Amino acid sequence: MSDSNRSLASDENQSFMKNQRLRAEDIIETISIDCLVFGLNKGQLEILLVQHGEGIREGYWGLPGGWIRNNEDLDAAAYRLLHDLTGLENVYLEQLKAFGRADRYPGKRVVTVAYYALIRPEHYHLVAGFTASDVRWEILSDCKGLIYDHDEILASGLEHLKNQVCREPVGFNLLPKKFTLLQLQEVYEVILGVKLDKPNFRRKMKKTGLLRPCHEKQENVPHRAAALYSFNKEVVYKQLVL
Amino acid sequence: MSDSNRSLASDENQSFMKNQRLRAEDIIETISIDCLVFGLNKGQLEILLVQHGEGIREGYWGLPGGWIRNNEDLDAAAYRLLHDLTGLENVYLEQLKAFGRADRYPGKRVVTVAYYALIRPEHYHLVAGFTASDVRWEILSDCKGLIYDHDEILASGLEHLKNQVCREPVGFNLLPKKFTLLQLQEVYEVILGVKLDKPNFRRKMKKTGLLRPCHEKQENVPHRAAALYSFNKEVVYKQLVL
DNA sequence: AGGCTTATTGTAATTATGACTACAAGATTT
DNA sequence: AAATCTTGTAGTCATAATTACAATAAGCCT
Repeated sequence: MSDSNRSLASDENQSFMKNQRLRAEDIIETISIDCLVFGLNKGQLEILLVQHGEGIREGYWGLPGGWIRNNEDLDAAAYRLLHDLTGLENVYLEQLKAFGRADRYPGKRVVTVAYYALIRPEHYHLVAGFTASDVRWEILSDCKGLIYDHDEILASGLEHLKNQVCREPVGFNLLPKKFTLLQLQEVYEVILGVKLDKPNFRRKMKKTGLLRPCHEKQENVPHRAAALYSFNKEVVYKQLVL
Repeated sequence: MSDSNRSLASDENQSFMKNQRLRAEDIIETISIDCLVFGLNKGQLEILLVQHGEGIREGYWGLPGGWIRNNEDLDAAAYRLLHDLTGLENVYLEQLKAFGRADRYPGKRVVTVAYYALIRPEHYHLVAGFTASDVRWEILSDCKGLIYDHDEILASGLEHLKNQVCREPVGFNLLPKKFTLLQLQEVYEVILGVKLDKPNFRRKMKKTGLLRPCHEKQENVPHRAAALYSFNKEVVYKQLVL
């Protein structure tokens, strides 16, 4: 972005780019990634936030994100950054969308590509690293005043999540390997923000074939123990009308 | 991308960026836009393509696209480029997703943000302009061998369209203001690639409230004239199961 | 034992769906 | 003018899905 004949795309520029490209660690600082990671804790949706340890937003909280590398696929950059900033590994990330208001980043033009994931917080150990000085889970309703346009990314991701939960079995990511039908129902309720009828929910879920009975029951609960199920990935998901 | 201390984000660099930012016409050449425009002609889906009049892909056909400007919102860039390349105006564009494989563009790192639209071809006059030497509609099934990763963008957009058509009333964009129920059914059939039952389709559509009767009939048709309807934008769209 | 909580099954009215049939309204052909 | 062709539109009906409940089961707790 720095030489003045940029828009000419001259031959020298072209060949310069090619050489530049060989340096794997090079960074463009024009395209960034931000990761919106949803977790479920005590029946509430939470978002994974990091505190910036350097740069123009030092000390402020926002979504984990950073610059893509020159020779790195967009998806790969998302995985790398999420891991380096928060310690999270083996998380399934999906692209949400690109955010590119001209004034979204102060002082220069940056387009960010947002990714999102649903995970179970207790399965992961958070480790702040790279440019992040701290990491924490924040209850969704308290996630306000994030840096840049991260509030907007969050709103967009939540919208997307609500749409997706009825079309793909993403809710299962927020649950333990073995779960009860009520736990599953609560996931749907908290994402969609509605109350569902228990008998009917159970019946619909069973029909999808997504549930594989564990032939086990809850233990140490002060009431009748519920049957445990696990998620059957094999089945093709049919649209779910709740 | 050209100075070697890029990744340091030095102060000089920062302030340089700020000055740079004031030049509205400046271009980054790192982020591009590509527009996937669907049209319907004689019951077939078509895609709007342009022939590159300059650059490394001169003479080849691909989706209309180009560089975003430094001070331009992503959405605005999409509208500008579509207009400048093809002459299309007043088209509703929606972001599809970002495509960012490291090797998707030869010689340098370019991430593209794809937008898509559904329009009625006969409503628009095509004018090749800017970097495009030609524009044309191409039947969907013949859209192969496009430049860069445009085949991939097309496949992704088609997938998205199929999902969207049952959740939002996008099919109406492909029809005239006043249309018959059979025309509407044909839109759904061609997008989804299935045959639908006429009486049942009509019944379901009427229940959505999306149809506003015009109290008019077709004219000059060699058979019983069908009632004409227009699209009622006011109604909240309820999921459509076809 | 009786009460509490949650799990699980059952039922009945209503509505939606899918595959058809039948009829209507024009235009065209005989 | 009648027959016929094409498409539009309405109706039927068996089946399945949805909803809103009621009822029962299985445990823990006091």
